[in-house]
Amino acid sequence: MNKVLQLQEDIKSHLKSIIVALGYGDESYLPHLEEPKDRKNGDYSSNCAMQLAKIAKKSPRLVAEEIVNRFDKERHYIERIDIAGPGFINFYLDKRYLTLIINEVLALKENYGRSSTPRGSVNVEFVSANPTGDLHLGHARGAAVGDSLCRILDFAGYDVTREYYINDAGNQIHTLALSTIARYEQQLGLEAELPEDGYYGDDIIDIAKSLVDRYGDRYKEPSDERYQLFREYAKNYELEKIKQDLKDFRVEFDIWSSEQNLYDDNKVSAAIEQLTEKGYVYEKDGATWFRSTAFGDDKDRVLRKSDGTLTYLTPDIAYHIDKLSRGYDKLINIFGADHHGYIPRLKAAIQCLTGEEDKLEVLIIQMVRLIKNGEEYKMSKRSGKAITLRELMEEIGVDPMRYFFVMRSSDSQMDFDIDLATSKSNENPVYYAQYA
RNA sequence: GCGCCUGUAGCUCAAUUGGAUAGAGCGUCAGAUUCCGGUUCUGAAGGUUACGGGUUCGAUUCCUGUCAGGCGCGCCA
Repeated sequence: MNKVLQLQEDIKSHLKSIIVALGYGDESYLPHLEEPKDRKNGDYSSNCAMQLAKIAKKSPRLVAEEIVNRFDKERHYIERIDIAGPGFINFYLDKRYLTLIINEVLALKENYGRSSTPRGSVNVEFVSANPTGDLHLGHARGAAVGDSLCRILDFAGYDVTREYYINDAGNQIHTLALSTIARYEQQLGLEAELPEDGYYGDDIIDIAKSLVDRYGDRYKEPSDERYQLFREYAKNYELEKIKQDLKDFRVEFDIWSSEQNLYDDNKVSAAIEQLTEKGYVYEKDGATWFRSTAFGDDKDRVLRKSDGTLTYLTPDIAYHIDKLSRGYDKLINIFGADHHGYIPRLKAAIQCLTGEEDKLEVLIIQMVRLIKNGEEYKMSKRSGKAITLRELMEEIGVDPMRYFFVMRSSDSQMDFDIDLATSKSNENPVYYAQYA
């Protein structure tokens, strides 16, 4: 513990012993000490006299006086104590105390304030965008907030693991594969149409071109081999871009977890078995259900659809079991607000399996709208229209972007005005921050 | 209809997690500076903290009702 915190603790425990001696509180009483925003109200201030006035049956100022009279100033580097306003007790520190603090800061340098007491391990999962295209604005906010949270947790003494969950087994990757195949055929001059819900971005054309460079027209005919090869190729191509983008955004993950690996290691079916053993799985209408309502969810959730395939939830439960099995004290997930409805079923599964309610904490980050030319710029998968994290980084810079995302509470939605952010005017907070 | 988030100066946001006179930037207005109605500097105005009720020594902060906005409410992911 550093000297400042030590002193605060000393003052608090001294206050407490005085209060106990006066008979206004017992050992469980915790006096509150704060730093007034206006320095003329002291370096530290306590409201305990006002809290205790009722018990003491005396006016707050009288109680304050009794406390102050018994306070040992010398031992706590206090120059002067005032009683102010309705009964605040204001402490003014001795100037000599400053030199002690300055020496400590100089000795510890950038580690001043870092907690040395271990607080356990925490796994923070964030971004986790599907490897089907470039990262955009929403991901950027998640990345900035997630990484900042990790840095703070680390500084506070937690053993932090940053993790990214790669959805490389689901429908979206399938669509990516089909889109890639269509673009490949088009590159060969064949008639081909992208799937209705396909990916229309230019990046898929790039992938197709590099496939042509590599294989020529060897895969112009449909085949299972072609599907598997293209799927894997496209996924890796997108994933590598994401990794590079995040790295350039100065977000480095410790673990990249693959959904596909969970299937390959039979962990997904094991998850269903575990829930079944607990007695919370049943069959209905040809599907397999998880009784999540038993743990606070508003409806039960399907694990295996009547067509035999699994929902998104099922491998995700397996993924969380996997994370838990690695021994973290706490799991933190960072989700976009559009997925907040998903939280109760996930927490239900974890509570069902571990019996613990707060093992998983989910931080919701509200939406960010992109404003261009004074109006909302809607991203669209269909047209491939999107402004990417990479473009923004190149135009605005990493530091201003991260600052912009972190300065606003993640509970409130925000607009990102790209014209404003790139303008060199007084109205641009980013421009201001850079020259501050 | 139900659930989560939000509502503070004209605009974008703070407010030490329940404290003392609710603060900044931009904008506006007034002065100063000046080859400019630009730039820079100084100052001022601007608030029933969406609205009503409650909790207490004290509420922007906690509880509750109403209103407004965003997001979600699939055998999608």
